[in-house]
Amino acid sequence: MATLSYPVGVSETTRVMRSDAARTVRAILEAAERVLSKNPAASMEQIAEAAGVARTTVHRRFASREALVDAMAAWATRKFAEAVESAHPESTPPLVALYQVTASVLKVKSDWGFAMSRALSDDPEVARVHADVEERCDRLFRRAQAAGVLRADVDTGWARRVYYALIHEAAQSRDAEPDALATRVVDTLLRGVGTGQGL
Amino acid sequence: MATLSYPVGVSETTRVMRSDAARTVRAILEAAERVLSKNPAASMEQIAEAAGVARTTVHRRFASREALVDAMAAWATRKFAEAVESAHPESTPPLVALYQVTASVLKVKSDWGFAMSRALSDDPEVARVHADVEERCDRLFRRAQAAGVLRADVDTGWARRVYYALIHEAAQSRDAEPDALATRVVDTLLRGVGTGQGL
DNA sequence: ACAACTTGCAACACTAATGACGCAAGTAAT
DNA sequence: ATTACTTGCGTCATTAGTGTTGCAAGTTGT
Repeated sequence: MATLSYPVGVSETTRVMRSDAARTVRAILEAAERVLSKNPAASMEQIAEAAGVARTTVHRRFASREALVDAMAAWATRKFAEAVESAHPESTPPLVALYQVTASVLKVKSDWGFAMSRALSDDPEVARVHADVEERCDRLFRRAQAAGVLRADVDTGWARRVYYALIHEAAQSRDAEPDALATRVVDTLLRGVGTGQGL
Repeated sequence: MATLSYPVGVSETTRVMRSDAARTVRAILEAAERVLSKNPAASMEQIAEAAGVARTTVHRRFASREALVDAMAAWATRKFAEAVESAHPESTPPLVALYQVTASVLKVKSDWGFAMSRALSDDPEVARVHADVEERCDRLFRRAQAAGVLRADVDTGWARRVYYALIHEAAQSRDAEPDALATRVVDTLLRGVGTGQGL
Protein backbone atom coordinates (compact mmCIF):
# COMPACT_ATOMS: atom_id res chain seq x y z
CA MET A 1 0.00 0.00 0.00
CA ALA A 2 1.06 3.54 -0.69
CA THR A 3 0.88 5.40 2.58
CA LEU A 4 2.90 8.55 2.16
CA SER A 5 3.47 11.18 4.76
CA TYR A 6 2.68 14.08 2.41
CA PRO A 7 0.95 14.90 -0.85
CA VAL A 8 2.10 13.26 -4.02
CA GLY A 9 2.15 14.58 -7.55
CA VAL A 10 1.63 18.07 -8.87
CA SER A 11 -1.99 19.09 -8.76
CA GLU A 12 -3.46 16.40 -6.58
CA THR A 13 -4.00 18.73 -3.70
CA THR A 14 -4.73 22.34 -2.97
CA ARG A 15 -2.12 22.44 -0.21
CA VAL A 16 0.62 24.94 -0.70
CA MET A 17 3.92 23.40 -1.60
CA ARG A 18 7.14 24.75 -0.20
CA SER A 19 9.27 26.37 -2.90
CA ASP A 20 12.15 23.92 -2.59
CA ALA A 21 9.76 21.00 -2.95
CA ALA A 22 8.19 22.57 -6.02
CA ARG A 23 11.65 23.00 -7.52
CA THR A 24 12.41 19.35 -6.86
CA VAL A 25 9.20 18.19 -8.52
CA ARG A 26 9.98 20.31 -11.55
CA ALA A 27 13.54 19.02 -11.73
CA ILE A 28 12.30 15.45 -11.58
CA LEU A 29 9.74 15.99 -14.32
CA GLU A 30 12.30 17.60 -16.60
CA ALA A 31 14.91 14.96 -15.88
CA ALA A 32 12.38 12.22 -16.50
CA GLU A 33 11.59 13.72 -19.88
CA ARG A 34 15.27 13.91 -20.76
CA VAL A 35 16.04 10.36 -19.67
CA LEU A 36 12.87 8.61 -20.85
CA SER A 37 12.96 10.22 -24.28
CA LYS A 38 16.33 8.57 -24.77
CA ASN A 39 15.36 5.29 -23.14
CA PRO A 40 11.71 4.62 -22.27
CA ALA A 41 12.73 1.70 -20.08
CA ALA A 42 15.10 3.70 -17.91
CA SER A 43 14.90 3.03 -14.17
CA MET A 44 13.78 5.41 -11.44
CA GLU A 45 17.39 5.38 -10.29
CA GLN A 46 18.56 6.84 -13.59
CA ILE A 47 15.84 9.47 -13.50
CA ALA A 48 16.73 10.42 -9.94
CA GLU A 49 20.40 10.68 -10.87
CA ALA A 50 19.60 12.93 -13.83
CA ALA A 51 17.48 15.11 -11.59
CA GLY A 52 20.26 15.35 -9.03
CA VAL A 53 18.20 13.85 -6.23
CA ALA A 54 18.09 10.56 -4.36
CA ARG A 55 15.87 7.80 -5.63
CA THR A 56 13.86 7.86 -2.43
CA THR A 57 12.97 11.47 -3.05
CA VAL A 58 11.45 10.57 -6.38
CA HIS A 59 9.35 7.94 -4.64
CA ARG A 60 8.32 10.44 -2.03
CA ARG A 61 7.03 12.83 -4.68
CA PHE A 62 5.48 10.25 -6.98
CA ALA A 63 3.87 7.23 -5.42
CA SER A 64 4.86 4.99 -8.33
CA ARG A 65 6.49 4.98 -11.71
CA GLU A 66 3.05 5.12 -13.27
CA ALA A 67 2.17 8.17 -11.20
CA LEU A 68 5.30 9.89 -12.43
CA VAL A 69 4.55 9.20 -16.08
CA ASP A 70 0.96 10.33 -15.56
CA ALA A 71 2.19 13.56 -14.00
CA MET A 72 4.50 14.08 -16.98
CA ALA A 73 1.59 13.53 -19.36
CA ALA A 74 -0.56 15.96 -17.43
CA TRP A 75 2.18 18.58 -17.38
CA ALA A 76 2.97 18.24 -21.08
CA THR A 77 -0.70 18.23 -21.97
CA ARG A 78 -1.16 21.54 -20.21
CA LYS A 79 1.81 23.00 -22.09
CA PHE A 80 0.38 21.60 -25.31
CA ALA A 81 -3.04 23.13 -24.77
CA GLU A 82 -1.43 26.44 -23.83
CA ALA A 83 0.61 26.39 -27.03
CA VAL A 84 -2.47 25.81 -29.17
CA GLU A 85 -4.40 28.41 -27.22
CA SER A 86 -1.71 31.06 -27.62
CA ALA A 87 -1.90 30.72 -31.40
CA HIS A 88 -5.60 31.79 -31.48
CA PRO A 89 -6.48 29.20 -34.13
CA GLU A 90 -10.12 30.31 -34.23
CA SER A 91 -9.69 34.02 -34.76
CA THR A 92 -7.04 34.29 -37.48
CA PRO A 93 -7.14 33.25 -41.15
CA PRO A 94 -6.66 29.47 -41.47
CA LEU A 95 -3.26 29.69 -43.12
CA VAL A 96 -1.92 32.05 -40.51
CA ALA A 97 -3.34 29.92 -37.73
CA LEU A 98 -1.67 26.86 -39.23
CA TYR A 99 1.74 28.49 -39.09
CA GLN A 100 1.23 29.85 -35.60
CA VAL A 101 -0.01 26.59 -34.17
CA THR A 102 2.75 24.62 -35.86
CA ALA A 103 5.47 26.88 -34.51
CA SER A 104 4.05 26.86 -30.99
CA VAL A 105 3.51 23.13 -30.85
CA LEU A 106 6.96 22.42 -32.25
CA LYS A 107 8.52 24.28 -29.35
CA VAL A 108 6.62 22.26 -26.79
CA LYS A 109 7.16 19.01 -28.65
CA SER A 110 10.92 19.41 -28.76
CA ASP A 111 10.95 19.79 -24.96
CA TRP A 112 8.27 17.27 -24.03
CA GLY A 113 8.35 14.71 -26.81
CA PHE A 114 8.17 11.64 -24.60
CA ALA A 115 5.49 12.97 -22.29
CA MET A 116 3.35 14.05 -25.23
CA SER A 117 3.62 10.64 -26.85
CA ARG A 118 2.01 9.29 -23.68
CA ALA A 119 -1.16 11.10 -24.68
CA LEU A 120 -3.29 8.03 -24.10
CA SER A 121 -3.38 8.50 -20.36
CA ASP A 122 -6.04 7.05 -18.11
CA ASP A 123 -6.43 10.45 -16.54
CA PRO A 124 -9.79 11.66 -17.86
CA GLU A 125 -8.68 15.28 -17.67
CA VAL A 126 -5.70 14.60 -19.96
CA ALA A 127 -7.88 12.68 -22.39
CA ARG A 128 -10.38 15.52 -22.40
CA VAL A 129 -7.76 18.13 -23.25
CA HIS A 130 -6.38 15.99 -26.05
CA ALA A 131 -9.83 15.41 -27.48
CA ASP A 132 -10.40 19.14 -27.23
CA VAL A 133 -7.22 19.93 -29.16
CA GLU A 134 -8.12 17.32 -31.75
CA GLU A 135 -11.53 18.90 -32.15
CA ARG A 136 -9.90 22.31 -32.55
CA CYS A 137 -7.59 20.89 -35.19
CA ASP A 138 -10.52 19.44 -37.12
CA ARG A 139 -12.35 22.77 -36.90
CA LEU A 140 -9.30 24.57 -38.23
CA PHE A 141 -9.02 22.11 -41.12
CA ARG A 142 -12.67 22.53 -41.99
CA ARG A 143 -12.25 26.29 -41.98
CA ALA A 144 -9.25 25.82 -44.25
CA GLN A 145 -11.33 23.70 -46.58
CA ALA A 146 -14.06 26.34 -46.66
CA ALA A 147 -11.44 28.97 -47.44
CA GLY A 148 -10.13 26.87 -50.32
CA VAL A 149 -6.76 26.33 -48.70
CA LEU A 150 -7.28 22.63 -48.06
CA ARG A 151 -8.46 20.23 -50.73
CA ALA A 152 -12.06 19.20 -50.24
CA ASP A 153 -11.44 15.64 -51.38
CA VAL A 154 -9.09 14.66 -48.56
CA ASP A 155 -10.33 13.05 -45.37
CA THR A 156 -9.94 15.45 -42.44
CA GLY A 157 -8.80 12.61 -40.22
CA TRP A 158 -6.04 11.62 -42.61
CA ALA A 159 -4.97 15.24 -42.95
CA ARG A 160 -4.69 15.55 -39.21
CA ARG A 161 -2.65 12.39 -38.90
CA VAL A 162 -0.31 13.57 -41.64
CA TYR A 163 -0.01 16.90 -39.88
CA TYR A 164 0.86 15.25 -36.56
CA ALA A 165 3.37 12.99 -38.29
CA LEU A 166 5.09 15.90 -40.02
CA ILE A 167 5.34 17.79 -36.74
CA HIS A 168 6.76 14.71 -35.09
CA GLU A 169 9.30 14.32 -37.87
CA ALA A 170 10.30 17.96 -37.79
CA ALA A 171 10.69 17.86 -34.02
CA GLN A 172 13.47 15.30 -34.43
CA SER A 173 15.66 17.95 -36.00
CA ARG A 174 17.02 19.49 -32.86
CA ASP A 175 19.35 21.83 -34.69
CA ALA A 176 17.27 23.98 -37.08
CA GLU A 177 15.40 27.05 -35.80
CA PRO A 178 11.68 26.59 -34.98
CA ASP A 179 10.29 29.03 -37.53
CA ALA A 180 12.11 27.38 -40.43
CA LEU A 181 10.79 24.02 -39.26
CA ALA A 182 7.24 25.32 -39.06
CA THR A 183 7.53 26.72 -42.56
CA ARG A 184 8.82 23.41 -43.84
CA VAL A 185 6.03 21.47 -42.13
CA VAL A 186 3.23 23.66 -43.46
CA ASP A 187 4.79 23.79 -46.91
CA THR A 188 5.09 20.02 -47.08
CA LEU A 189 1.63 19.50 -45.63
CA LEU A 190 -0.03 21.70 -48.23
CA ARG A 191 2.11 21.18 -51.32
CA GLY A 192 3.82 17.84 -50.75
CA VAL A 193 7.20 17.29 -52.32
CA GLY A 194 6.08 16.79 -55.93
CA THR A 195 5.85 19.22 -58.82
CA GLY A 196 2.35 18.26 -59.85
CA GLN A 197 3.64 16.99 -63.20
CA GLY A 198 2.60 13.53 -64.36
CA LEU A 199 -0.44 13.16 -62.12
CA MET B 1 26.74 -17.95 -19.68
CA ALA B 2 24.67 -19.17 -22.53
CA THR B 3 25.59 -22.79 -23.13
CA LEU B 4 22.79 -24.32 -25.09
CA SER B 5 22.55 -27.89 -26.24
CA TYR B 6 21.62 -26.97 -29.81
CA PRO B 7 21.72 -24.11 -32.29
CA VAL B 8 20.00 -20.87 -31.52
CA GLY B 9 18.30 -18.41 -33.83
CA VAL B 10 17.41 -18.69 -37.48
CA SER B 11 20.42 -18.41 -39.68
CA GLU B 12 23.22 -18.81 -37.17
CA THR B 13 24.16 -22.24 -38.44
CA THR B 14 24.18 -24.32 -41.58
CA ARG B 15 22.82 -27.32 -39.73
CA VAL B 16 19.52 -28.62 -40.97
CA MET B 17 16.66 -27.86 -38.65
CA ARG B 18 13.90 -30.37 -38.09
CA SER B 19 10.60 -29.20 -39.52
CA ASP B 20 8.79 -29.02 -36.20
CA ALA B 21 11.57 -26.91 -34.76
CA ALA B 22 11.46 -24.56 -37.73
CA ARG B 23 7.72 -24.24 -37.27
CA THR B 24 8.22 -23.37 -33.63
CA VAL B 25 10.80 -20.71 -34.41
CA ARG B 26 8.46 -19.15 -36.94
CA ALA B 27 5.53 -19.26 -34.51
CA ILE B 28 7.62 -17.55 -31.86
CA LEU B 29 8.78 -14.81 -34.23
CA GLU B 30 5.25 -14.11 -35.39
CA ALA B 31 3.85 -14.18 -31.87
CA ALA B 32 6.61 -11.87 -30.67
CA GLU B 33 5.73 -9.39 -33.40
CA ARG B 34 2.06 -9.54 -32.47
CA VAL B 35 2.67 -9.12 -28.75
CA LEU B 36 5.53 -6.62 -28.83
CA SER B 37 3.81 -4.34 -31.31
CA LYS B 38 1.04 -3.95 -28.78
CA ASN B 39 3.33 -3.72 -25.77
CA PRO B 40 7.08 -3.35 -26.31
CA ALA B 41 7.73 -4.24 -22.67
CA ALA B 42 5.87 -7.53 -22.77
CA SER B 43 7.55 -10.45 -21.01
CA MET B 44 8.94 -13.63 -22.59
CA GLU B 45 6.12 -15.42 -20.81
CA GLN B 46 3.50 -13.45 -22.72
CA ILE B 47 5.30 -14.07 -26.01
CA ALA B 48 5.53 -17.78 -25.30
CA GLU B 49 1.85 -17.92 -24.42
CA ALA B 50 0.91 -16.14 -27.64
CA ALA B 51 3.06 -18.58 -29.59
CA GLY B 52 1.43 -21.54 -27.88
CA VAL B 53 4.69 -22.86 -26.46
CA ALA B 54 6.34 -23.03 -23.05
CA ARG B 55 8.57 -20.21 -21.96
CA THR B 56 11.53 -22.57 -21.73
CA THR B 57 11.14 -23.40 -25.40
CA VAL B 58 11.53 -19.75 -26.29
CA HIS B 59 14.72 -19.61 -24.26
CA ARG B 60 15.95 -22.76 -25.95
CA ARG B 61 15.52 -21.19 -29.37
CA PHE B 62 16.72 -17.71 -28.50
CA ALA B 63 19.49 -17.41 -25.97
CA SER B 64 18.15 -14.12 -24.64
CA ARG B 65 15.48 -11.54 -25.13
CA GLU B 66 17.96 -9.46 -27.07
CA ALA B 67 18.71 -12.39 -29.36
CA LEU B 68 15.00 -12.80 -30.05
CA VAL B 69 14.54 -9.15 -30.96
CA ASP B 70 17.66 -9.27 -33.12
CA ALA B 71 16.30 -12.32 -34.93
CA MET B 72 13.02 -10.48 -35.49
CA ALA B 73 14.90 -7.50 -36.90
CA ALA B 74 16.91 -9.75 -39.19
CA TRP B 75 13.80 -11.55 -40.39
CA ALA B 76 11.84 -8.37 -41.02
CA THR B 77 14.81 -6.74 -42.68
CA ARG B 78 15.03 -9.60 -45.15
CA LYS B 79 11.29 -9.29 -45.91
CA PHE B 80 11.76 -5.54 -46.29
CA ALA B 81 14.63 -5.87 -48.75
CA GLU B 82 12.70 -8.50 -50.70
CA ALA B 83 9.72 -6.17 -50.92
CA VAL B 84 11.81 -3.32 -52.30
CA GLU B 85 13.62 -5.68 -54.64
CA SER B 86 10.39 -7.13 -56.04
CA ALA B 87 9.25 -3.64 -57.06
CA HIS B 88 12.26 -3.14 -59.39
CA PRO B 89 12.71 0.50 -58.38
CA GLU B 90 15.64 1.01 -60.74
CA SER B 91 14.11 -0.27 -63.96
CA THR B 92 10.67 1.36 -64.06
CA PRO B 93 9.65 5.02 -64.40
CA PRO B 94 10.06 6.83 -61.05
CA LEU B 95 6.36 7.35 -60.49
CA VAL B 96 5.54 3.72 -61.20
CA ALA B 97 8.38 2.57 -58.97
CA LEU B 98 7.11 4.81 -56.18
CA TYR B 99 3.70 3.14 -56.27
CA GLN B 100 5.11 -0.36 -56.49
CA VAL B 101 7.58 0.12 -53.68
CA THR B 102 4.98 1.76 -51.48
CA ALA B 103 2.49 -1.04 -51.95
CA SER B 104 5.08 -3.76 -51.33
CA VAL B 105 6.55 -2.12 -48.26
CA LEU B 106 3.12 -1.42 -46.79
CA LYS B 107 2.32 -5.12 -46.86
CA VAL B 108 5.49 -6.02 -44.97
CA LYS B 109 5.15 -3.12 -42.58
CA SER B 110 1.64 -4.06 -41.53
CA ASP B 111 2.89 -7.53 -40.58
CA TRP B 112 6.29 -6.61 -39.11
CA GLY B 113 5.84 -3.10 -37.81
CA PHE B 114 7.60 -3.63 -34.49
CA ALA B 115 10.50 -5.59 -35.89
CA MET B 116 11.07 -3.02 -38.61
CA SER B 117 11.10 -0.19 -36.12
CA ARG B 118 14.06 -1.96 -34.52
CA ALA B 119 16.06 -1.12 -37.62
CA LEU B 120 18.96 0.20 -35.57
CA SER B 121 20.28 -3.24 -34.81
CA ASP B 122 23.86 -3.96 -33.81
CA ASP B 123 23.90 -6.74 -36.38
CA PRO B 124 26.11 -5.29 -39.14
CA GLU B 125 24.27 -7.30 -41.79
CA VAL B 126 20.94 -5.71 -40.81
CA ALA B 127 22.48 -2.26 -40.77
CA ARG B 128 23.99 -2.88 -44.19
CA VAL B 129 20.66 -3.90 -45.72
CA HIS B 130 18.93 -0.86 -44.26
CA ALA B 131 21.62 1.47 -45.53
CA ASP B 132 21.28 -0.22 -48.89
CA VAL B 133 17.53 0.37 -49.01
CA GLU B 134 18.02 3.96 -47.93
CA GLU B 135 20.53 4.45 -50.72
CA ARG B 136 18.06 2.94 -53.19
CA CYS B 137 15.38 5.31 -51.95
CA ASP B 138 17.63 8.29 -52.43
CA ARG B 139 18.51 7.12 -55.94
CA LEU B 140 14.84 6.77 -56.76
CA PHE B 141 14.13 10.26 -55.46
CA ARG B 142 16.97 11.73 -57.50
CA ARG B 143 15.66 10.00 -60.60
CA ALA B 144 12.25 11.45 -59.78
CA GLN B 145 13.76 14.90 -59.47
CA ALA B 146 15.51 14.49 -62.83
CA ALA B 147 12.22 13.40 -64.38
CA GLY B 148 10.50 16.49 -62.99
CA VAL B 149 8.23 14.48 -60.72
CA LEU B 150 9.86 15.66 -57.51
CA ARG B 151 10.52 19.30 -56.72
CA ALA B 152 14.17 20.21 -57.04
CA ASP B 153 14.07 22.58 -54.07
CA VAL B 154 13.28 19.99 -51.41
CA ASP B 155 15.98 18.21 -49.46
CA THR B 156 16.13 14.54 -50.44
CA GLY B 157 16.66 13.56 -46.82
CA TRP B 158 13.54 15.39 -45.70
CA ALA B 159 11.56 13.87 -48.55
CA ARG B 160 12.65 10.40 -47.50
CA ARG B 161 11.71 11.01 -43.87
CA VAL B 162 8.31 12.30 -44.91
CA TYR B 163 7.87 9.26 -47.13
CA TYR B 164 8.74 6.88 -44.28
CA ALA B 165 6.42 8.75 -41.93
CA LEU B 166 3.51 8.56 -44.37
CA ILE B 167 4.05 4.85 -44.85
CA HIS B 168 4.17 4.41 -41.10
CA GLU B 169 0.97 6.36 -40.69
CA ALA B 170 -0.81 4.47 -43.45
CA ALA B 171 0.28 1.14 -41.99
CA GLN B 172 -1.72 1.93 -38.85
CA SER B 173 -4.93 1.62 -40.85
CA ARG B 174 -5.34 -2.10 -40.65
CA ASP B 175 -8.70 -2.07 -42.39
CA ALA B 176 -8.28 -0.43 -45.81
CA GLU B 177 -6.90 -2.40 -48.75
CA PRO B 178 -3.18 -2.04 -49.48
CA ASP B 179 -3.49 -0.53 -52.96
CA ALA B 180 -5.76 2.25 -51.80
CA LEU B 181 -3.32 3.01 -49.00
CA ALA B 182 -0.40 3.14 -51.41
CA THR B 183 -2.31 5.51 -53.65
CA ARG B 184 -3.11 7.73 -50.73
CA VAL B 185 0.50 7.77 -49.53
CA VAL B 186 1.96 8.66 -52.92
CA ASP B 187 -0.75 11.22 -53.57
CA THR B 188 -0.15 12.91 -50.24
CA LEU B 189 3.61 12.73 -50.62
CA LEU B 190 3.57 14.44 -54.02
CA ARG B 191 0.62 16.82 -53.76
CA GLY B 192 0.15 17.35 -50.06
CA VAL B 193 -3.35 18.11 -48.81
CA GLY B 194 -3.57 21.72 -49.96
CA THR B 195 -5.07 23.24 -53.10
CA GLY B 196 -2.09 25.42 -53.90
CA GLN B 197 -4.20 28.55 -53.39
CA GLY B 198 -2.88 31.29 -51.16
CA LEU B 199 0.77 30.28 -51.27
C1' DA C 1 11.95 -50.07 -34.98
C1' DC C 2 15.30 -47.03 -33.87
C1' DA C 3 17.99 -43.00 -32.94
C1' DA C 4 17.97 -38.26 -32.73
C1' DC C 5 15.60 -34.46 -31.72
C1' DT C 6 12.16 -31.50 -29.57
C1' DT C 7 8.82 -30.10 -26.25
C1' DG C 8 6.42 -29.24 -21.73
C1' DC C 9 6.89 -29.16 -17.04
C1' DA C 10 8.72 -28.26 -12.60
C1' DA C 11 12.13 -26.42 -10.17
C1' DC C 12 15.90 -23.46 -9.24
C1' DA C 13 19.18 -19.39 -8.90
C1' DC C 14 19.98 -14.79 -9.94
C1' DT C 15 19.20 -10.00 -10.95
C1' DA C 16 17.14 -5.54 -11.38
C1' DA C 17 13.63 -2.68 -10.14
C1' DT C 18 10.19 -1.06 -7.12
C1' DG C 19 8.54 0.73 -2.96
C1' DA C 20 8.67 1.58 2.19
C1' DC C 21 10.87 3.15 6.50
C1' DG C 22 13.52 5.65 10.10
C1' DC C 23 16.77 8.91 11.15
C1' DA C 24 20.02 12.75 11.00
C1' DA C 25 21.02 16.99 8.73
C1' DG C 26 19.60 20.87 6.32
C1' DT C 27 16.35 24.51 4.57
C1' DA C 28 12.07 27.62 4.39
C1' DA C 29 8.83 30.42 6.48
C1' DT C 30 7.07 32.63 10.57
C1' DA D 1 14.75 31.15 17.15
C1' DT D 2 11.48 28.02 16.54
C1' DT D 3 8.65 25.08 13.97
C1' DA D 4 7.50 22.47 10.11
C1' DC D 5 9.01 20.58 6.14
C1' DT D 6 12.22 18.31 2.99
C1' DT D 7 16.19 15.73 1.58
C1' DG D 8 19.92 12.14 1.49
C1' DC D 9 21.41 7.92 3.08
C1' DG D 10 21.24 3.34 4.50
C1' DT D 11 18.44 -0.52 4.79
C1' DC D 12 15.06 -3.78 4.05
C1' DA D 13 11.14 -6.51 1.78
C1' DT D 14 8.89 -7.84 -2.21
C1' DT D 15 8.13 -8.70 -6.87
C1' DA D 16 8.73 -9.69 -11.72
C1' DG D 17 11.57 -11.10 -15.18
C1' DT D 18 15.42 -13.73 -16.94
C1' DG D 19 18.00 -17.70 -17.80
C1' DT D 20 19.31 -22.66 -16.57
C1' DT D 21 18.76 -27.58 -15.84
C1' DG D 22 16.97 -32.45 -15.67
C1' DC D 23 13.69 -35.54 -17.01
C1' DA D 24 9.66 -37.79 -19.04
C1' DA D 25 6.84 -37.91 -23.06
C1' DG D 26 6.10 -37.16 -27.72
C1' DT D 27 7.55 -36.38 -32.65
C1' DT D 28 10.45 -36.71 -36.91
C1' DG D 29 13.16 -38.88 -40.14
C1' DT D 30 15.48 -43.14 -41.60
